[in-house]
Amino acid sequence: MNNEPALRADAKKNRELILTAAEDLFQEKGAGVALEEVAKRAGVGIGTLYRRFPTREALLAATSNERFLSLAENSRARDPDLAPGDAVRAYLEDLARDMSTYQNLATSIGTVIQCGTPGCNAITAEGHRLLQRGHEAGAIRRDVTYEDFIYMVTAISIAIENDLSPKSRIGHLVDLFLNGISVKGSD
Amino acid sequence: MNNEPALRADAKKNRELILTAAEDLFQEKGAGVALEEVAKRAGVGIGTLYRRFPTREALLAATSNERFLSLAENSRARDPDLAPGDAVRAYLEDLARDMSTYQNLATSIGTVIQCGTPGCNAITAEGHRLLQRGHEAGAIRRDVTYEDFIYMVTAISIAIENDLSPKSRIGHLVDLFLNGISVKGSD
DNA sequence: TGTTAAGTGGAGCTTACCTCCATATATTAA
DNA sequence: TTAATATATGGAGGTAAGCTCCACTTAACA
Repeated sequence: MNNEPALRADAKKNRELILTAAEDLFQEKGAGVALEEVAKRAGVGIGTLYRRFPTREALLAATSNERFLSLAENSRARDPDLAPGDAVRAYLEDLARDMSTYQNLATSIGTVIQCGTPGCNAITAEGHRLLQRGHEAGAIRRDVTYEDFIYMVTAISIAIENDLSPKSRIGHLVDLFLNGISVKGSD
Repeated sequence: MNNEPALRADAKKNRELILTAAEDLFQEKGAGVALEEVAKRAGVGIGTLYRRFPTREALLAATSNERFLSLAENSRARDPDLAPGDAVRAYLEDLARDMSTYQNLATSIGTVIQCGTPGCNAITAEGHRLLQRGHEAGAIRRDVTYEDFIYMVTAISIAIENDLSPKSRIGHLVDLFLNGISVKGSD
């Protein structure tokens, strides 16, 4: 499962320094912050940063790892108390809210979430599980895919980022996705 | 309405050269192509390009002007034949399809469409008109806004760009937006 | 304590954006 | 036709960011 040879002590420490600096700067300046600035804040050379995180997405995924793990965990925990459709709603709202943690993250979500970190894998698996449960319960349309979930979260995050819609409207946007913009029974 | 002083003959010619080059290169290499390359292809200096089109979005809007005008035109033309909801569906599909004309256009749509060119104004006005008609006819939920349309088109375009979904699924995605992912009557 | 595989940092190359201004040209009035 | 001038031009050059490469350093281990 984990093929990587263990990191040397100094490398491990630097990895943590980079992650901490990245979290702070993503918060402060958004997901597009200059990676050289991250390296500087962490007190390491830019080469070290690239050695550990070959792409910006890898760094984003790493800084999101714990958050994704607990999102997935929370979703599983509340599952028995919710109807399948409501479980999907809660999952999408959580994910959309989380994606608004950093500015300018939205368009990379699709890439980030495929990075293969434990957190990414957990959140993806949970999404597939909820979707299947929704299908089986007859609550979610059969032609809806997991990718559709990702589009939706992307769309919402972009809306929030561009301040077209305030963060408080996440619920509204998720609701549109669940129920459509049409008035029910009108067509 | 048009405050701009008329362009000098040479400037007008260069503007056309730039537009033609930009259209070709946006097609070939996507909306993110280096503007210096556009200038080179047009046979003008980079300064000339910036003088005429201060931002990439302005250039994108200009190259899309005719397409937007005819989109709006077509929408108005078919309107009497369609139910309000179907008119919205056709509009969104057309717009999403058009946004897939150039790669990497998706995230700028919101900005591009506010550029104030005749095409942008026409497409925006038509969207508002369709939305209002949908509201009045009771076909579209009252809490749906024009911005929601833009999110949707953005999300679909991003999905297409990232090849998460083939171009042929535009109809499916628009349908999700109209009708929701839920099975009707399930909640 | 010597060997060596792993790790480091930052100089430096690249690419793209955008501004500025000395120079050139179309336009207009005389 | 020509002089005056507002408009337009192009590209050098400053800025910013990405990413690679490699001479040097250091942790790990026998």
